[in-house]
Amino acid sequence: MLTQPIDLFRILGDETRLRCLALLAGQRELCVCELTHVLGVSQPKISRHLAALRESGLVSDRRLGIWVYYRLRRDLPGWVQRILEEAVTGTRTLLPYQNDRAALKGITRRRSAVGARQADLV
Amino acid sequence: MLTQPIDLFRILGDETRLRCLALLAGQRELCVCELTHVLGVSQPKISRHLAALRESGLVSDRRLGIWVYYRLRRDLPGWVQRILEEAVTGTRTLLPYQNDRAALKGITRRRSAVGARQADLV
DNA sequence: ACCATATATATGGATAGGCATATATTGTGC
DNA sequence: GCACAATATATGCCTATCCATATATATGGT
Repeated sequence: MLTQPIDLFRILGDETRLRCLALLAGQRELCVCELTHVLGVSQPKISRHLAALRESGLVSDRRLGIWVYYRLRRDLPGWVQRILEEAVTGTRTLLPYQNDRAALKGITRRRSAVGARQADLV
Repeated sequence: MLTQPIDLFRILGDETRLRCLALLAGQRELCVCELTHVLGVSQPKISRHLAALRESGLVSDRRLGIWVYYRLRRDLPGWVQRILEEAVTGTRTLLPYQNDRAALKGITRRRSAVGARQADLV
């Protein structure tokens, strides 16, 4: 659990995790395979980092059929929310974050055309 | 130099550095031996972390006689300042940061009685 | 010479990542 | 309904690498 600033900084100090968070901040939720494709990294790697984010309390997950969707928790302490916001806006214009957002657009567009109904069932 | 959020997070993800920054945020400047005594860690350890902070651009140093004084830079990017502020306020009530501030009070009181004039020469 | 500070080197510990594998869910053919 | 395959995700195990720390040494100022 995230109780101390230093725990948050250690979590944010990994580029893969930061890329995941930056994407999640702009979406309701994303499943593991979407993050895997968009970031172009191996599935176990993503899974590991998502597990770390979940254990830190920054994200929550829910299973929907075959997929496990992760989303940013909205009930985070104020100071965590503010630091996350600074982090996300700070990465907007940088690589690889900018490319990630572009890559995600292609995928979500496809998803909304194909499987929007299942994904939106909460 | 600090250009990316992730660089800042990696710097802040060490407790010794965070303790130094938390103390420096409440003072004009502190020398290496003061930080060494207050934090109760070895001098080479402090020196290394201060060097890391200097190289990241978060602090500046100046030599004054035998002592090297470090201070928080005031010309940091806005997002860096805001994250630092959240970090410092977030540590106020926590250990070991709270004890550090108490320990510093004893030392600075002594310094102001003994060598205030040299220390205040800028 | 002495003190404060920095740096070089070695080492232990944490951590990220790859690979293989395990688990879970769904779908398919019988 | 059941065995089986396919897909998505998680996890053990191993290795390499980074990083913090300790020890020893060097530098620089008085």
